[in-house]
Amino acid sequence: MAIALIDANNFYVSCERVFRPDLEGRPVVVLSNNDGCVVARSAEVKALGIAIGTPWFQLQKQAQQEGIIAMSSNYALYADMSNRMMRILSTFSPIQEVYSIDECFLDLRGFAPAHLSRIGQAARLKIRQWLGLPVGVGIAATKTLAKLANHVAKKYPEYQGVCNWESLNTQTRQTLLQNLPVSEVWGVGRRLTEKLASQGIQSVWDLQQTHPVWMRQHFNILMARTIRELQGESCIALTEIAPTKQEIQSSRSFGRPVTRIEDLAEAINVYTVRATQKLRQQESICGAVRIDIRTTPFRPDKPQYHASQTVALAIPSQDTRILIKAALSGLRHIYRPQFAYAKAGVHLTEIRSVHQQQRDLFAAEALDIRSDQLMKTLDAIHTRFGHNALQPGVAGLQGQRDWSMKRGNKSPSYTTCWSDLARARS
DNA sequence: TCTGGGGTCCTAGGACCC
DNA sequence: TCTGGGGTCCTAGGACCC
Repeated sequence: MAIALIDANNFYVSCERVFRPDLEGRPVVVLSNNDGCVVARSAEVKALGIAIGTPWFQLQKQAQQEGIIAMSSNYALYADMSNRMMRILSTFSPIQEVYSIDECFLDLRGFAPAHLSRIGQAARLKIRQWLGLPVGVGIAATKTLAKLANHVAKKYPEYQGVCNWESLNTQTRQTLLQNLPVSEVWGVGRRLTEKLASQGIQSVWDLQQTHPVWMRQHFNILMARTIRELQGESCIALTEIAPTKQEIQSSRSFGRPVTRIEDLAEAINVYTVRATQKLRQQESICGAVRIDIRTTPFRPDKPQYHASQTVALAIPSQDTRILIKAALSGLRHIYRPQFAYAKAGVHLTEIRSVHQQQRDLFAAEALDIRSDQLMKTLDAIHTRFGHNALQPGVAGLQGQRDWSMKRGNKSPSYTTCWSDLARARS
């Protein structure tokens, strides 16, 4: 068994640099929606000790002193670069699992062990040459070890971006594991790190030496699985076909606090439109919609309110109009006028395949067909003219939505929009 | 003044049933 | 004196991932 994990270094920052070579070697961050907090950092920024998730406004002064360049996130660009990267990597193995926007697993079973590192180097070089993105490669017998090897490949320059765990000798492995904190392990987050520390488990080595059955009792089944994976026993299979989502959400923080129900209704509309598009894309229907609204948790001195409401549908549906109606009834139920809302969201749940749809005994079949056709037309228009091309009347006009998010420094959509196409500089 | 968004899985506890 | 046991289903909350 040999699994490779390939992922891009500082993916969002690297995407920006492909089209802005002048950003190379300079400290660059990419910000979340609303230019809220740091979601990607260049190596130069990491070296300054700036943590992921730091609110941008707290960094302004330091940014000025250090010359940090901040970009708003440009998801159209990152998604397109991701697709290109995945397509290139898919040529290295018949079995690929796209795990996130910037990383995938490849099944390298069947390749001679002696060739694995070279395959890793070839993949790395190709992504660099064809796309301009730097990537790291980890190869091992299990996914968890491949993730760890990938980390090693990036951390230690002598590996030149590729670490084949299986080719390392016992002593090297032990030294590496002893030097890696347990928090580097896939599946071990902040809370588990604390709990493990209280048991005297600090390094990955410490964790690997524990007994999975004992740990199953004191933690949970996921922990036992992680330990087995660290010990070289593959427990997490590669999933080639992305399973359909069991929950779909669309939520956003507002560009400014919102108090009027009309504005909230506009936002709920827009989010429901987005969520139902995703729902139809995976050929699903949903049985319930939940909406939630909240004030900012970062101002405890102000009145706080957080409420959510689930509205069950009489018949599972994928019709935007039906879902909007349900969502708005939920909103009216939980809305309180005295608060300043910072965020709203729409969640679709009880999702199942459209092919398992239960028909309404009393509804005319013709109505269903018309709904299907309307939704297909809507999706076609959105594909062609962008997802804001058509909105239900209640969603308000885009230019007038003053609650929309802020994106002060977004790069052009170089690869997905004709008018933004990158031009050669003269 | 200003703090992201979208997912998955597991567990505990309550309701309910026989 | 002594008040069962086991199963299923659902939901909320927590932990994790990128």
